[in-house]
Amino acid sequence: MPEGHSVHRIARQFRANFVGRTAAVSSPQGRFAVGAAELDGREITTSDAIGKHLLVGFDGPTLHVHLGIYGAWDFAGAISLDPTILAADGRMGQTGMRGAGTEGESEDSIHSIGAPRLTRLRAGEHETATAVTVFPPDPIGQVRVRILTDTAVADLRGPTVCEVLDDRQVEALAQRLGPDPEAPTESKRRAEERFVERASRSNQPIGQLLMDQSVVAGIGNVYRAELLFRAAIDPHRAGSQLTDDELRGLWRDWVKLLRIGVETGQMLTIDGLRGARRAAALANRADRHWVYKREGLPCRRCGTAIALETMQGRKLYWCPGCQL
DNA sequence: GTCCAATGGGGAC
DNA sequence: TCCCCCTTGGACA
Repeated sequence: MPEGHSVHRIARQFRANFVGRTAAVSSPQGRFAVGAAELDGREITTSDAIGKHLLVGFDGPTLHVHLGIYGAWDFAGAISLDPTILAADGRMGQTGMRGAGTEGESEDSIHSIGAPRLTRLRAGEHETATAVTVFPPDPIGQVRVRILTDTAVADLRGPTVCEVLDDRQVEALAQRLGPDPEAPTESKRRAEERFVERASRSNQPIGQLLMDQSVVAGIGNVYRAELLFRAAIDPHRAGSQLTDDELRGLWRDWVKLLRIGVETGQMLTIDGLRGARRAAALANRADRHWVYKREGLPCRRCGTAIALETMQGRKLYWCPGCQL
């Protein structure tokens, strides 16, 4: 159940442990049998994320995956866990447990120094890691696609999209998606300009525009609510009513929150926390956000009851006191 | 244990 | 506007 940060972490996981290796691709569930056959036996050459879309290159065809609301990847085998290792794009080596199992999991459940070891890593917002005794492990549940190398395996379950694309189709996908500050496809400067240009000429409410993947790719319901609170902007104001500074402020805050999300694996939208408060926020979802899922509770800043309404079929949380 | 909503988004209607 | 995808955590009994 990811917003953009999780998908970037998954792309890193593929870069660190699958790119450069030949893969046996199958569909234990059977629903992706034809696509799996197209990819089977090829070398994995690239792995990137644009917004919530994962693109894994197979030396020609590309596997396109969108997890939707409850899709998930399970990684197992000799996989790197430490986000700082993952961030290094492909280097493998020492692993620690930081980043995985932070949802109350003990840090010593997996701990290895030296070579990566046999581990199952649950990707997504609640990353967990457990030891695996047999490799490859049996698929758990309805596995749409299994990607197996000699050292690692990735299982995909419950995706909204799982398909094979050619280069032209990948290009078309990239074209219809808005800018993503963590995607490698364009400069940070250009990305910001694209966002501001697109949002400023729309009469739709900014609360809707931030969720529109053609305006900015990767923001979901949590980041939408939190970004607007942090900027003290009323979600109902039209994009065209926002000042240039307000739009650039939103974009730059998104760049910052996304970077934190990619590094920690969590949507920490109350940043700048130190010590015990930071630990509490990491351990407890309820202490992690300004407004998300806090309807009826007093605003952390002004005490006004946090409001909940439906905007475009999605729940919108905001503070009527702060966001004017 | 049972039930429900969930950090999406495409397609049918 | 609903349904699918068919998992998972949390609330509740």
